[in-house]
Amino acid sequence: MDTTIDSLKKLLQERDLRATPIRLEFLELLRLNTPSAVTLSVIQEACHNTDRVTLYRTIQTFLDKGIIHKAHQSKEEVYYALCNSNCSTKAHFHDHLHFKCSSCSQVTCQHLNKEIKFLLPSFQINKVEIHIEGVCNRCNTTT
Amino acid sequence: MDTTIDSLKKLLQERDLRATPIRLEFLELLRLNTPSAVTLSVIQEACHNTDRVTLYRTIQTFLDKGIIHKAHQSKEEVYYALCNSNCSTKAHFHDHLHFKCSSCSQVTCQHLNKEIKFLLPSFQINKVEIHIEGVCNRCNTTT
DNA sequence: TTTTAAATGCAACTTTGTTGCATTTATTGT
DNA sequence: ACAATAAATGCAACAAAGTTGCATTTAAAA
Repeated sequence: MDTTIDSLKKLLQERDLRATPIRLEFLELLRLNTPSAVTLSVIQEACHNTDRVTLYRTIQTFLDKGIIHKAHQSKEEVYYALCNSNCSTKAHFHDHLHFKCSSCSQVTCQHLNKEIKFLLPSFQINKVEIHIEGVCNRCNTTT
Repeated sequence: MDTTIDSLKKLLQERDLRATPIRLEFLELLRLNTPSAVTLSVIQEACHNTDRVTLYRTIQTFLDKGIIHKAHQSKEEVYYALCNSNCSTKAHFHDHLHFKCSSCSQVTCQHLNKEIKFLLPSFQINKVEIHIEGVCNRCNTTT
């Protein structure tokens, strides 16, 4: 039987990273919040037993290895979320969209299912990141 | 005759801001770089006679008054650019797009002339900011 | 179980941004 | 053109955020 922890361990080991308790706790936090992204301060609070420096290094390692990605929603805090399986040690592939709900204030990663490249005909587009604020579908229908 | 400096002075005075040399130098720098956005470090280098604190306060004032806007291209540096005339002391109106060229590494503000709201049918969209990386039209045609 | 390279924790440091207050200066009214 | 004054600036001290070096601990491989 393949538990959640096992799959996270596998995720790490596939990238030559050791499956330490801190890393597993970190990834489990992000996984539980999917598809929402998590702020650094929430991560720090959840991992308050862990040294600040270790968290910074863990984040940097995970960014480098294509396990998580960063979202700067508007001007304020930095958010982190798990990457999809397209990302690897080599490179990140994110043509996606971060939506911040004005009502529940969650930042969620939305799949970008329509082409956006027509927007700039004479440009060669390699990477797209979109930040949107508004009211998310859940808040929109329940209020 | 209405010089550039005069129009910048007018821009400031319309918003109850004094037309000081520092502010005029700052705005002239951004104006010269239009439609590219300018990094904080470039601003600091260009205004190296000016106190750090004054620059931070100048930026904050201009953001508040709708004179400039901030762009976080990807993960790294903060960029600033002049707002269009839609923005005011009351609010910013930017449904636009920041494009970072992989070749010349300039970040330019591009007008968002097509609707993007169809991308998320069940969401209410209030604010859109898009970050794109690729090769800009100038580099694309000259190489 | 032993070995070892990776991961972590701690202390010190750097970088970046902020606050309070004294000084200077752009603007207004005379 | 000059004086008055509120805004803008500069300086010093501080606070927050992130980094580096190194000693200790630990996951994974032999």
